[in-house]
Amino acid sequence: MLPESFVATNFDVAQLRTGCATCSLRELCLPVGLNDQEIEVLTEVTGHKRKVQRGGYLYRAGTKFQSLYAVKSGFLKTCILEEDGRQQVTGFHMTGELLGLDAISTELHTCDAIALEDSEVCEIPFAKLEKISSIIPSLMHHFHKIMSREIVRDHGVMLLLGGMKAEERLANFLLNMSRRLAIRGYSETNFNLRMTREEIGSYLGLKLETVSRAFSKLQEEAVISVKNKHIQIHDLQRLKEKMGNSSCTT
Amino acid sequence: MLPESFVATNFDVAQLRTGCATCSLRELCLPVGLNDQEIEVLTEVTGHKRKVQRGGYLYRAGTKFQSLYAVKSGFLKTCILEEDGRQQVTGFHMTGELLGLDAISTELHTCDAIALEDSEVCEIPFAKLEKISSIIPSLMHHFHKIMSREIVRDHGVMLLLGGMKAEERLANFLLNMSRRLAIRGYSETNFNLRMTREEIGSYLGLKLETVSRAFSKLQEEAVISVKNKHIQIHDLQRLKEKMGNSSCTT
DNA sequence: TCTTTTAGTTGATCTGGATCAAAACCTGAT
DNA sequence: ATCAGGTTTTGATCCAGATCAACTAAAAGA
Repeated sequence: MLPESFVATNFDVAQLRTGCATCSLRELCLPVGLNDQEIEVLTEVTGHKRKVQRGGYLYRAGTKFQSLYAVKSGFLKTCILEEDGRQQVTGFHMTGELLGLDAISTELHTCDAIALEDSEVCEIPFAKLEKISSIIPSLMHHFHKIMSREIVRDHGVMLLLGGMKAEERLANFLLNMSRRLAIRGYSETNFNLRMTREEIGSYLGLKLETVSRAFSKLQEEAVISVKNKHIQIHDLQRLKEKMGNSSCTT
Repeated sequence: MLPESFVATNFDVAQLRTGCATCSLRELCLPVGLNDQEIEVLTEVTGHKRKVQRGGYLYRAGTKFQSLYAVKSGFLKTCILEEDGRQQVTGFHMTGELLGLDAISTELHTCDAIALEDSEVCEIPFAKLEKISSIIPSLMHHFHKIMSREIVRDHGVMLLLGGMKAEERLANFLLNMSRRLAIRGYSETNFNLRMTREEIGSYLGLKLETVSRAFSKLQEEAVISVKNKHIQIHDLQRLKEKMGNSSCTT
């Protein structure tokens, strides 16, 4: 256990060291502000790195929850599979995002996490995270923000699924990808999708044919170019207008 | 601040006192296990009770986030209103449920919370909750579970909105109400809805006419009786079969 | 390399739910 | 009680997206 002096001070995030043990911390996307000593403590929380190859499971629905996972590199989807075999994608996850939050409630994973390309994650044993959270209030607070952000994100999807039409949904989806890639330093107008039309459809509540048609329509209108999985956005503004409303987040 | 001895002990929840200051704690649905001293501490967290009359706002989208609210009695909805005026209901909330979790991320409320009948809530200043959480690990852990449960619930709705058809959605909705009422000691087959067809529709991603027709259909099939807002479920089993799949939670 | 498999596009048709419209019903206010 | 508002039901029509089907293109294996 730690002296009280550890609790709550604010330093610059740039002080985060770059070694591997702390890599997951940045992925935990901690613009929290911690000093070196605190980082020392946090380092404890970091479990092993784990590689998951394309098509592999990071975890499966129904298995015991032990850890959250911060995506270090790669791209994953989470999906729930229903009795009848059909599966619904609940999210796509890229570098820096945290997986497994849904499992805290029951201590069982409620969905499958599957890598859509070779990926690397940092395991964050949840019990450790909680222990350290109670020592470093800013970490705890930040963790609460992350969970809350997930709720807000889900509400955005609910809005999309509840009210929008196919083209709006796709515009939303593309702009969401674009923004998240931009944040990570990639082009916001030029990127490769990692998922199939079917997976996009599953996420957006559409059939793959409808997704395909919506792509084609946007291309005819010269808003985007689609070449298989490669997307080029020609007119971000117009794409945004197509999105209509809706607060698409994360 | 508190002596370390406070941290993590397990007592029986029956020890929770029944005074008003602690009322919100049970609403926070804390099957956590706390001793009297700990309850003393927790009492601190409880803010004022607040009454919201039918049609009134508990909070509005865009306003500053300060507190969570535990529903003490009554019934509320949360909804996001889009630019174009149309609003989407993101949830219905009854006794014991916690509102405002979405606001932690941005420190602004992302939706409106409106009472559908005269209601009473306990205000839980979030900063205080966090402070005490770091002293009482079991409280922190339970709070994490509550947030996680909200995420799971939202995934359930996404599943519903993404793939199910009108009748399945309504069956889901009714069974969800039924279960939540049963938990609170009310009849699971005989209850009054507090919301309009339009609000149900908004929540389920359907138009009010479709909701009405789905009600009528279930009634024709003698699965339920509908008399205005009063619902009687005649055949729970058959209703469950109609629901198909989907993990309807909370 | 060629072959098989999987993913994506595009067309034709069908249908569940949206939309439009009207009537019946409740609720609350005067 | 009566009236005005909102809510619900039900019918008729329409259309966005599902479904079915055929074909093309790109990976993955041999």
